[in-house]
Amino acid sequence: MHAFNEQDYIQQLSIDCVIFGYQEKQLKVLVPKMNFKGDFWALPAGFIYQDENIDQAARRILEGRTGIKDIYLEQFRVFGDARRTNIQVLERLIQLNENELGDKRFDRKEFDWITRRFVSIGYYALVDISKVVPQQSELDASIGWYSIKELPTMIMDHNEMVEKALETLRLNLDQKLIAFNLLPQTFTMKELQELYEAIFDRPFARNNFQKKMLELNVLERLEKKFTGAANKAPYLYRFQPEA
Amino acid sequence: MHAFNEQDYIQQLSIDCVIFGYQEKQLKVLVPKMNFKGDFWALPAGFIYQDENIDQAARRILEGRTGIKDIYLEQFRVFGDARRTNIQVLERLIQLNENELGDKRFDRKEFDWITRRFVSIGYYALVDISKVVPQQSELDASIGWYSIKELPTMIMDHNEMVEKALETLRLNLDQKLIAFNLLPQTFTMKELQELYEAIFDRPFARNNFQKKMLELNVLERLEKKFTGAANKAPYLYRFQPEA
DNA sequence: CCAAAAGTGTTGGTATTACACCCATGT
DNA sequence: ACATGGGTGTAATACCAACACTTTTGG
Repeated sequence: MHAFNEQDYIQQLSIDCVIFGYQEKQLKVLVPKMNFKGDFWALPAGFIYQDENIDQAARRILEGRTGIKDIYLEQFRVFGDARRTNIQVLERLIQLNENELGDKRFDRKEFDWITRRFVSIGYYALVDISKVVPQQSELDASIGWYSIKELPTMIMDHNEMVEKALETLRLNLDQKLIAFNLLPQTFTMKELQELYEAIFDRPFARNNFQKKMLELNVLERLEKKFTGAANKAPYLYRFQPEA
Repeated sequence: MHAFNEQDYIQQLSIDCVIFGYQEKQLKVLVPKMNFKGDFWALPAGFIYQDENIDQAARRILEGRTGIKDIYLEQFRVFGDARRTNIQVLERLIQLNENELGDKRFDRKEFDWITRRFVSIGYYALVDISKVVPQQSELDASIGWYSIKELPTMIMDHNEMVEKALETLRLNLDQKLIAFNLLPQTFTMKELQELYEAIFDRPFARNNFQKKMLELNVLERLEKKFTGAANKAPYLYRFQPEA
């Protein structure tokens, strides 16, 4: 982001990323808090270089925030209302940060860029949360995982973006067999079920869920996992398409 | 398109429309032929005004080509490869039209705009083909309906766009009950079935299809349609949600 | 031997498909 | 009366959700 030169990018077009992770039986989203006075959150975002595919741009942005390459990601919708910006929120941001913005020319320029009308392409990503070390950018005050049930109020239409991303995720989950991107390499059937329950926000019947998953013929059963608990040890599974 | 001023639009972002119609048992797409020497086809397209929602822009473009307001339309995907342009095709276009482009400054300017790198938002639309009077723009040599089975080879990735649009249409058809947008107000069950068969490119069982459609509870049965043929007269139906 | 949780099998209902039959229409 | 195509009913099948039972584990 140093030597920020807006000519390098496509104007007025941005990418916003909804990065899903799974931890403690909750579906979470990676959200940075903006480095402005006041409490402003915004989804990880970025712009597209002139010679860059939009998918590449999304990958670059995701890698920058998570530190991982090879992330599962998918475009889910374009957000292009002329007044996507919530004016009240933006005015509050400007008001609270007037002094700082006046002082630093660099920030001012970036601020002008950011407050223009933008059309944004929404991507969602699925990551193994244990592999991610969230990367705080210069524009962030902090960055962290928030449960989809307790998301902060974000700027513009970013909360709506998360909702649409989740809708698309639910529609695609069975179709494209992508849930496994949210889990570590090996997992128990119960963990997989709890992930599904977190995503769909409803319970599944244990036996039928197991049957359904096994009949997909994409799970490889490995050794048992002895937890020390006084019950039958569950098998570990690995995602193995067409094995 | 007169007094074309590129400052009014968002730069490097366009909208391409796949306009579906249905006629003679075939699913068709409205495709203009470009007003250049050589045979170049391109989907109806346009740009987005600075103060215009992208959906509004799509509506404006659609109205311009079809003459109808209130068209069913839906965004289906963004096409953003850096090299969407098929270089060979473009070079052939330039070569064949060198003289004309050199002569007219206006065209030249527009040509430069068009040959920049563009990210394009794909919309598909469903229209009652009998209500459409295709509007030829100044940039068109002609405009017409082409069966999806006999589409001309179009510039850039426009053929791929039609494929993706059709995929999305198939996925959404039952879910969103939108097929009726392709038919006149009243239609027989057979016509509806033939439409489905054209869209999915496969036959449906007559009785089961009828049952499925009637159980949706969105069809209102009207009077019979006497065709003069020596067989039982079919009923006419009208689409009537939650009646 | 018991509690807890995992794994598997069986049943009953529902939706989908295939098959069969009857009805209206004009010649 | 009959050929043609429209409308409806029924049987067979596949699919899915609920229930029951067995197995493994450590105390």
